[in-house]
Amino acid sequence: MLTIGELSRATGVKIPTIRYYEQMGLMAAAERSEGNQRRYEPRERDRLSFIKHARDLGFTIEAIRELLELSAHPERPCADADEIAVRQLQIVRDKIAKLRPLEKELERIATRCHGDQIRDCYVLQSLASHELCVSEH
Amino acid sequence: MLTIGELSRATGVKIPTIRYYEQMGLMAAAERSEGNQRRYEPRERDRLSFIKHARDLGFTIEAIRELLELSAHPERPCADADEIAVRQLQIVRDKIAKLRPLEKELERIATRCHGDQIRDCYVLQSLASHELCVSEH
DNA sequence: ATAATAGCTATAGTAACTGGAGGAAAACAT
DNA sequence: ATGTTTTCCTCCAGTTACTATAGCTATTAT
Repeated sequence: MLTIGELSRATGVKIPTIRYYEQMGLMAAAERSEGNQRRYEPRERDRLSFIKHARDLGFTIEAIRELLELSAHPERPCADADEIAVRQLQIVRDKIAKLRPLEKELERIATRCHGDQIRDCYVLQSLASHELCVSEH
Repeated sequence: MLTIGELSRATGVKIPTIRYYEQMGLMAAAERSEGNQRRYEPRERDRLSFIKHARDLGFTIEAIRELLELSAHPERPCADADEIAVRQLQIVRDKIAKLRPLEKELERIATRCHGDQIRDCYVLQSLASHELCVSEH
């Protein structure tokens, strides 16, 4: 049996976050010690590790809830799980696709200012209109 | 003089967002019509466009507040504005740098599952441990 | 004059935590 | 057994940048 602090160190999930996951129903309400402190079984640590790994990959709590639900039914087809992963991949790709033009634009803005005074500042001029932009955003 | 709806259409900023910016002090409290409705001058539209452009580039409200503050002092050096832009560039680059390994990991996870049943699902197995991961995250 | 459209305030909700206050339990040292 | 330190408890508020709703009023068009 693990205390919440041990569970936290074992998984890298902060203690208030563990309690938050319990509140959200991602983790079952933990067993309690005589003095009302949470105690965890190794399988609950595995579950939390799963959640952490998925969160690190950007899956939402909702998506993780679905994945956990699915994993409770070993005999079902895994098409749903695949779809959730594909969707998440798309989300990450979309984010990258949005950030890249921002990076380009900011590179231009941040590296081209050689003015001395705010009045000539390329950064502020760039933000004031889209005329200097290399792409839409 | 523009109504809030006209200002919204002119800048692409939604009406509740404009009011939110006023509340946050990014926009000055607008003049009012007899019937207490907000009325805007063209220069307030320019200011809002600036804010919008900066938000689209991912600058935080706080950063934008600083930039606006700076632009009110044309004679000052523009080093501060440059620094804010450089910082934002770094933030965007960091985000991309974090997302790329996620993309790789998700590609692997999402494209390699050929199981039929949840019990063999590569997606779920990948999330259950880090053993299959190609990189740390 | 009436109807349609647009605007007002105030409040609450979103996602996923994070932090603090005030107090109780557990672990360790003497 | 007692004291101290560490860990834990619950509850509540704050974070970011909006977005939505309810109930009401102003403006515009017919």
